[in-house]
Amino acid sequence: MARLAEVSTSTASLVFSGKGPVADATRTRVLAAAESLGYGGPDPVAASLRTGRSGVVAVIFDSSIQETLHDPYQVLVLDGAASVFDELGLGMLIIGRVRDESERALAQLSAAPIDAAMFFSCGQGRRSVVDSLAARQIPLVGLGAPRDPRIVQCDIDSRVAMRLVAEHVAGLGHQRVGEVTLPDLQAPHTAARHAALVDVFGSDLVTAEATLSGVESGEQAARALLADPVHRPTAILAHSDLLAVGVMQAAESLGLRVPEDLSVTGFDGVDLPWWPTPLTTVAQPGSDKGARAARLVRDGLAGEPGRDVVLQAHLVVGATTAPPAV
Amino acid sequence: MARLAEVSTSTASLVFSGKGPVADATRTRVLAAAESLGYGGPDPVAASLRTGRSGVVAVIFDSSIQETLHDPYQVLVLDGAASVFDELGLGMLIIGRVRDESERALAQLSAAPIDAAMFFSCGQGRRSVVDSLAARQIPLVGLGAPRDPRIVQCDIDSRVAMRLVAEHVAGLGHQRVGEVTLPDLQAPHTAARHAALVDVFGSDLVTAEATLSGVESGEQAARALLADPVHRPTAILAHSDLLAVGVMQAAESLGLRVPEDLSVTGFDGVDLPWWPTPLTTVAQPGSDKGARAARLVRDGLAGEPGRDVVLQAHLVVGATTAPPAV
DNA sequence: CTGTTAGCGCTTTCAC
DNA sequence: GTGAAAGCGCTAACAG
Repeated sequence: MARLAEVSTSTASLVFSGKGPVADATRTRVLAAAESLGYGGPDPVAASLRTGRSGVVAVIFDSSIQETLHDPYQVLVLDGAASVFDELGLGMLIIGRVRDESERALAQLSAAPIDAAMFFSCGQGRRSVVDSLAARQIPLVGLGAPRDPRIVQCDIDSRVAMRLVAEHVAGLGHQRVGEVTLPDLQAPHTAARHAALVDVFGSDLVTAEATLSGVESGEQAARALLADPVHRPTAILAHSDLLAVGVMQAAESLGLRVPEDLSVTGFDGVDLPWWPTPLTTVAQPGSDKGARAARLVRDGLAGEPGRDVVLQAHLVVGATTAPPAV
Repeated sequence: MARLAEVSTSTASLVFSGKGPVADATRTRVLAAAESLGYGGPDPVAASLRTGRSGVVAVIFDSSIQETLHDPYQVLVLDGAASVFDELGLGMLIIGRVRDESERALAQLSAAPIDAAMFFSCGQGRRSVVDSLAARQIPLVGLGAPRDPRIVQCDIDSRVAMRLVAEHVAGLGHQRVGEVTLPDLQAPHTAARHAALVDVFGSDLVTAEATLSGVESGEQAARALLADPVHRPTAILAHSDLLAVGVMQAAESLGLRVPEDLSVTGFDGVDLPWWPTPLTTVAQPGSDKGARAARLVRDGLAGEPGRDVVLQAHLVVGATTAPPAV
């Protein structure tokens, strides 16, 4: 034990934590001894065992990092959370592919030294993962999913938000509309957004499910929607901005102009500096969402109950929507 | 202690770890007791203290998550690393903003329960961070930076790689060329790529430093380079694909055609599904780089020395380079 | 196959 | 202002 070199362990502990009153002379002596022994401060694991805190929060992804962080919106949210965790001195432990490899993820999660967990991605997820975490009696926060009474949520109301664009598009006179959803129609977000469109367009709605939130994926889904020239929709509403870009590319490759021949809308309101046309979309406060969720984690850690947070989204009208051609 | 409920602690430990031989009857009994007590398996922190392993690897970013993961190339590398860590059952603890807030990052790092660390972003970084980690005697792996004898590296030879594009451009007949670098000219990568261009173009090279690896940032830097119509370069070589897109946007807004009036090249070779023109660039194996780096971590953890890995990059000729107009 | 024992390295009362 | 002692919950020898 590095401390025996000079003084008692308790004194050394006080020196490193800066908590108790220590004579300057002693402090110097301890530091010098540590230096010469190559001792780099208290062992975090041992400290954690004693204090019951590891200073680590699990951040859980449904899919791979690549798939999740391909979308700038997710990066924005993650960054918002990271800023707050940084301030709080909490580290983020990334746990990915929870959907695909539930076994492995479960093992990983139960072996992880964490004080709380944040469900970052959108799926409804495996029940077992939530159960396992809940058994640890640690604060659980989600960004709208998975829905579970043991998880405190921070999210927009997706149904209300999607309705904003839906009504904008309906107000322009569109009736035959297409929808490009994110993967997993069961996921709360996707289901809610879909429901909003059904509310507004009823049975005139045609739906295509994308395989992920990416441009290529949106293009592919849009092709399916636009395949039949007779019943072609006059507007396509995508569940993410990236998907919307894909839709516009599909339109272009079919010789359709946006917005003259086809109106297109996105969701999220991210910066697309490489895209020439301002997109009509619903902007949600990504960074804020991450930050607020992180504060819910903090509150949970402090023993405060923590209530669901509902954020506001708003319609952004760009240049990709117009009345339908007659 | 949950275990006292039925049997001895050691037997319970064997049940949960699946290591030793346990009678089926006993196993069942232990599991049942755990169930009824709401015991969710061994405490990871206590187990770590005993075994000396936490199963966590620190992944260190120079800047914010937002800034770093804005670039799809970085996401790709991170995903490559994540796949391997997943397989190994290791978690990734993200430590960001090491450049800006060295104090905080240092505190965070020394309090983090980690078995190894991977320097993910490119800067040369603060010496103190490396020192602090090195004092813990854990394996240290980098993706080319920071350069330090205690860090095992996995990277391409940036100078050789950049020379590939440089010679391609020089071979087309360009002489007055501009360069848009990533932030921080001191960073090993940036310095090496710059050196390659100096090798090839000498004093005909004009350099602009971008503020980060993004489209807007590339556009801004390119504007500076293209401002003077008389000494305007006929080609601009960017240090990342995203910067190259920004350069092309600057060119377009100035009424210059690519590649007729201006040749443009990138670096990394990422997918740009939203960009219409195939970019001339240097492709580096991003996912593989992350994966190989992760394996270096594994080797270090296994006590094997570990030697630097040098990966190969290759030239990809797209449609953004052509001989200069006379 | 199962129980006993001895720490892992630290923080935290509590005396002095 | 400093030291002694207890114990966080677990795993790994070793004995039975």
